Amino acid sequence: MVTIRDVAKESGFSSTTVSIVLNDAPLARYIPPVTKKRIERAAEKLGYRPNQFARSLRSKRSHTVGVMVFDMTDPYCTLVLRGIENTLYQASYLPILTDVHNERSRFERYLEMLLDRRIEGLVVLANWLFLDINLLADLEKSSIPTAIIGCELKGDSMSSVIVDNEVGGYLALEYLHSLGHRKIAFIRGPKTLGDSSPRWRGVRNCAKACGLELDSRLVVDLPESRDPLSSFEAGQKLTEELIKQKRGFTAILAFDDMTAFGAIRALSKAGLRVPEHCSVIGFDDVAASALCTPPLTTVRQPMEAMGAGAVNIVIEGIKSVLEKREVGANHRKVAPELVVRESTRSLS
Amino acid sequence: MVTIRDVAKESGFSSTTVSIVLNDAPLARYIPPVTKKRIERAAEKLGYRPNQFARSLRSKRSHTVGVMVFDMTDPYCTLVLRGIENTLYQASYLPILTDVHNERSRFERYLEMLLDRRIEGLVVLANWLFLDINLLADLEKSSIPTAIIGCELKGDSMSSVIVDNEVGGYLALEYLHSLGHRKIAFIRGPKTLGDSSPRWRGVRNCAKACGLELDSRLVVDLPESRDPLSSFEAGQKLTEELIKQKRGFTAILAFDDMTAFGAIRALSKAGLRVPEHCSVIGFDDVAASALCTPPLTTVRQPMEAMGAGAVNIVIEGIKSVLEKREVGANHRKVAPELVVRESTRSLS
DNA sequence: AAGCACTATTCATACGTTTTAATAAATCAT
DNA sequence: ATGATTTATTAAAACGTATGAATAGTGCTT
Repeated sequence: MVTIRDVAKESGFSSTTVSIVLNDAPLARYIPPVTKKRIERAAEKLGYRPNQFARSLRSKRSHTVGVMVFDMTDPYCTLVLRGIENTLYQASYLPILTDVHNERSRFERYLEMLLDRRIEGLVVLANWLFLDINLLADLEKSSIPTAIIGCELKGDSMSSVIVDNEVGGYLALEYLHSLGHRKIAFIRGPKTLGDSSPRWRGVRNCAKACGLELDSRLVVDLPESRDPLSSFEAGQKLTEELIKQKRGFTAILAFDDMTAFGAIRALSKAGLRVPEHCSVIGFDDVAASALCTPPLTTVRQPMEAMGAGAVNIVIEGIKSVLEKREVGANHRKVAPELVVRESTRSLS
Repeated sequence: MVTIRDVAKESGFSSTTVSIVLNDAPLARYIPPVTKKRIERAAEKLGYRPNQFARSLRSKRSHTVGVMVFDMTDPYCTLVLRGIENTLYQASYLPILTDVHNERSRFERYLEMLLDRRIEGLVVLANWLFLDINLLADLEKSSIPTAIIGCELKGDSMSSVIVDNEVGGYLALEYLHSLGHRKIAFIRGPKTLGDSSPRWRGVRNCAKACGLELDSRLVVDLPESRDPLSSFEAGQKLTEELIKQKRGFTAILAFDDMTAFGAIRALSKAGLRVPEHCSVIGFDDVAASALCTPPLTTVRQPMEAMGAGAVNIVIEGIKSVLEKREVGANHRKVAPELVVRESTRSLS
């Protein structure tokens, strides 16, 4: 390995000067161009690459950000991760990716590992989260700029980025209503999931605004489960039961796309076509929603933008720490967007 | 920050002894239990955590592995990444995740960054790869244990893990044939993609074995594109054209699941039901295949196992480097598995 | 009683960088 | 000419760890 001293020797200057030149440190303005040229030439010639370990040891910086996902296999992650990666890349940070598998022990171990690596910031993708909230308290202590995606937070220690679930719920029902649907079945999210209740609140608000009466016998809840794919099966089972009741609903508003896929499966097995016999609307707009047939009408979360937003918050936080300014947490709530495809149809 | 010297002071021993005890170094066997206890107690009390920068600087190890993906948004990645993450976790390595976006400049920049971080190993997920092969030459020079997933390789400098495409192609056609299909349309992969030709070879071998004649007018190719989602649209368009020709095929063998989804969409738009009017089989078994309705019959790549396999190879390589043994590359070809779902049906 | 092996511990150094403080020469104002 | 400032360069220290070589005591052999 070629060190800064080799470059010093080769160029005929001290390693101090080399460091100053190569880093374009403040003192570099006193160094004449000819010297700079020589040093740069020498570095080039030897193929010098600074040792990041030594550099980090000195500067106490890692140029690394931790990314913690609660379950990678949730298709919701893909685009968020893309947004995170891309924004970090622009800022020349590298991500360390950890997948907690929704397990407490894994969370703790990974958190320790990340802190040991002196990550400068942390982005948490808490989409399908069933761990005690006090686990987040562990994070607060770390005093590292942190942004959580998909989990509403108050307080001033950690930032958060979430979609406006209430608006999303409103949009979904509003659309079904505008198509003429009146007997609508609802599959709500698990009670313990943070998204569930605001999303439902949005639905209720819309119902009130439209003068639509909600039939509580057509409202069911997903059970709690650590596996994000479970909402497919649960959606299917709940829909089967709804069908058995023969209440004659003409549309289903599902908690998320996975649930909607399950609902569609159940409808299909019962011989009911989507959207001819029953409309279905989802939430999230995961990749599969555009790929399946019929493609799913859904309420899109701007996932890539949310990932990017979280990273931007964290990077701002890092800057603040460096400049020893104090900066409070940032809580962003981004607007969802209705994506009309072909799993919904107006009641003719 | 509490350093090893603080622990030394607190416990009354030298930092050398502390280091030896806390790392359980060879010399630790000469150190009496009571001393160990005291040191451990002191470390505990002060909440000592070794500084990884200093440690890495000394030991020249990063305990970090680079993971390079060519396009995260490809749903194929998800499970492979899970396999990679999980296996690294078992071995106490952390992954740095980079997404090349199928761009040469990004590849080069990321590779440089990873090398600067002194990653100990590298896993490349080259699933949908349209970069010059000589880009892989850049990798060879790095002399870091490297495993590539999804790209067949010879030679002794880098390891590779791929699915047995030939067997997979064989399985797919064999199954369609066993269902009684004789007029089958084929959507092959892009010519420049490594998977395409062996997969097709498997199909041809099977055809020969079954005495099935392939109608070249029912064989079409996906165009080259950097975007893995493009095969959906291409699959749709090619299928539309096949339908227009009115050759009356009863099944489609698609290059991959994305293509199959596109084909299903086209069939549906033409009023043809799957599997009643036409069977469709895919390849990969991405998550969406089990979620859409009807669920897709496909040839599964054991993606999680492939990710795990690649990591194991890399970790073996790291061990070899540490012990200064020379170890050659490892080329694994794993068996695919037919997954029968409901997008295929026997010709009655 | 000398020599040796083992136990217990420490000193000093090196890893490769960045930065503070210092040196020395050149330029400038008075 | 003198002191002050700017320009150009460097010696030395520090970041926190791990380790080879060194020290010293103990017990054992011959």
